[in-house]
Amino acid sequence: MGLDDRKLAVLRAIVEDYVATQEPVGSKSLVERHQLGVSPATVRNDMAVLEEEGYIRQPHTSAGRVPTDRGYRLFVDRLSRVKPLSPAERRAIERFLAGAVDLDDVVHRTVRLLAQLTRQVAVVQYPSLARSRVRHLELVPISTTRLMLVMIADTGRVEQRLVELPAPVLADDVLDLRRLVNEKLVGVRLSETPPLVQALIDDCAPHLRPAMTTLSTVLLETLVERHEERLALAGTANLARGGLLDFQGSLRPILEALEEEVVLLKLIGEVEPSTLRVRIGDENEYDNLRAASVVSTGYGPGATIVGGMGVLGPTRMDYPGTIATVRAVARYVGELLAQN
Amino acid sequence: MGLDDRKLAVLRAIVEDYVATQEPVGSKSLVERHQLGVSPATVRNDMAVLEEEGYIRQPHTSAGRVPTDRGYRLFVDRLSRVKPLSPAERRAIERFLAGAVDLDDVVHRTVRLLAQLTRQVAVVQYPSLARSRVRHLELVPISTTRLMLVMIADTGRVEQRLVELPAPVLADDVLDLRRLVNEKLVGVRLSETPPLVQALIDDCAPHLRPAMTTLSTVLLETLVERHEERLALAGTANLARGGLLDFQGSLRPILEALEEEVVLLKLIGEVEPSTLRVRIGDENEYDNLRAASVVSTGYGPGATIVGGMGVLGPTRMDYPGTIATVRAVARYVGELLAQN
DNA sequence: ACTGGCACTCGCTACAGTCGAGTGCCAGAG
DNA sequence: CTCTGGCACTCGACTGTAGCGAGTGCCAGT
Repeated sequence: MGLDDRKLAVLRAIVEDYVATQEPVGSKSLVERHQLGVSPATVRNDMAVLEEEGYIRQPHTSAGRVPTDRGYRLFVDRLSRVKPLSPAERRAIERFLAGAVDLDDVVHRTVRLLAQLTRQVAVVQYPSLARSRVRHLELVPISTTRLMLVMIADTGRVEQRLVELPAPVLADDVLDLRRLVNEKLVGVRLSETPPLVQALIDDCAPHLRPAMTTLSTVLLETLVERHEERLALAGTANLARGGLLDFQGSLRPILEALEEEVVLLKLIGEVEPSTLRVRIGDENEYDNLRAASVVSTGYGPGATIVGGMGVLGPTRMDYPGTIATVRAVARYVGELLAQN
Repeated sequence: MGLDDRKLAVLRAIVEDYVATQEPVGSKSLVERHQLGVSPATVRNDMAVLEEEGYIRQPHTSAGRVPTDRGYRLFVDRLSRVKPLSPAERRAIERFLAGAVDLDDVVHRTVRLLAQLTRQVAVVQYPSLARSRVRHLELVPISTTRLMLVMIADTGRVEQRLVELPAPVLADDVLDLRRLVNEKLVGVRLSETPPLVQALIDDCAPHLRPAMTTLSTVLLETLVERHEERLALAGTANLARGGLLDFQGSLRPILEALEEEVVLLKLIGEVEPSTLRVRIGDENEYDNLRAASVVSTGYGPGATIVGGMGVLGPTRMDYPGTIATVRAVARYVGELLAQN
């Protein structure tokens, strides 16, 4: 059965009021606050239909209505009007990001900015290694049997790792090793390096084989397996704002989820082409997050996407505002990255 | 007025029971659970004195007694018996830390381990740069006007930073710059580098002056001013365990404090010679932490201290157990660092 | 198709009464 | 002088009852 325009307007009004007041909203206060042009009784009939269809529900008989996850979903998909950012917000974003000196700094500032603007928990993924290319590999001798491997990606990320060699290696040999790995790997997508790393062992001079074998193991770990992704987090204190009414009383599951990098990566890291994604309550596969919503998007220089960012809050959140903010911040960060 | 041995025993019993049950403890249940050898009435008299002296208090008239911050302090200073770690715990520590591949990994594993063993929030400071020495400086050309500066400290920490040169520089000149900075700075305590960095500009060949001037600015920032300290955090979900009874209802101030790196550094970073420090409730200068206690200590290879670590929990916490764990973990990590 | 009216539901608050853990104090024993 | 048993008292926690009011569903009327 179709929902006519007025019913949709009623749903929209319910969502907006509930988000604003955090209290179940009744038919009378609805017609008072919004210009619906009909009487409370009519609204009640509409509400009955909306409830039957699963968009709203009553916490108790004879209480007002509250949107369900499904209701929020409909609201987000079809009812929310875009909320343009205020000039003050735009300025805040520019000012905040302008002073960044390098990638680490950009990520840190971004995550704090997001948390502050949305007043929610913000998560930013460092530019994904899988999507980066090798810009340079450096081998720094620490002792005769120890090297520091430093990998610099074109996204600005730098990873380092200690290499314990099986036998002492001369300084000149280190230079040879360095030349070799750079020749073969610079410019290559990290995700495509494994076969090339294998080949390195065959290509190199026999007396370097043992060292190169060890080095290649570490290379593989650094480039592909380990640390794969890094995250920055901010604004956890915002979770404790809503007087413990959100998140049905306990922050524990949420805090636990936030400590699981794997979960967070799934949430904000799985980015399709530049779309913004909203996951509401139930829609999160992870059980601990059934009381939360996540707004996430990808970011990167130009059209390419190098990582994800997003915010997490109660299902009862200001979707239009949050969506606008996340989208704007991601675009600014993308522009910033494009400049380098 | 002095507190005789029995009164101290009563205080100890109150603390132990309250920590275990989280409920105000009365005279009757006290004598039942502990072998005090006297009647409830006697205990009541002792309690009256303890209350007068400010070691315990009554939440309401005719409720049991609860330790005050001052009571916990006395308990920690004079009454707690050392709780040796269980063999299982020792094994857990060893196993957990054994697999670490580099400094980052050590810090991450340590902070998780601490959080898990104490079931509280754990904080670990990365080896402080101020206490480290320069092991090596590397300059990686990114383009003709851009260098990546990589600093490796003897504690294993690696910092990197992008340098934007005022004018293009030849590859050979980069090598010269690298030789120069390494000659002058390797082996020097980071906190003592500023005058030497200044001198670098004078020492270098005239045509390198502009580049070296820029480089020296970045060097100073990297070595001394910026990022000075880093932290790792884990176990925030543990805050939400005690059913919101701890922390007088709101986690907000605590979560806020945990986001302020400066505050955390003050808490665990100010380490005196290898002592373990316990701050109970009020004793924290930071207001948001008046409902919390912090157990912290320094760590480092051998007798040197390179950083701090600690845990944060409700004032009502198992002090002996926590202290033992923190101390043990710090020692293990110190040994691990000494091996490198 | 909408509206006004009406009976009904049910959570919230206030109030009274009971219960019991725990206390302070006192007189008496060791 | 110290400890103990006894006793009256306090006060929070819990229970049950009652009234209020926001909000609903339904129905008859326009």
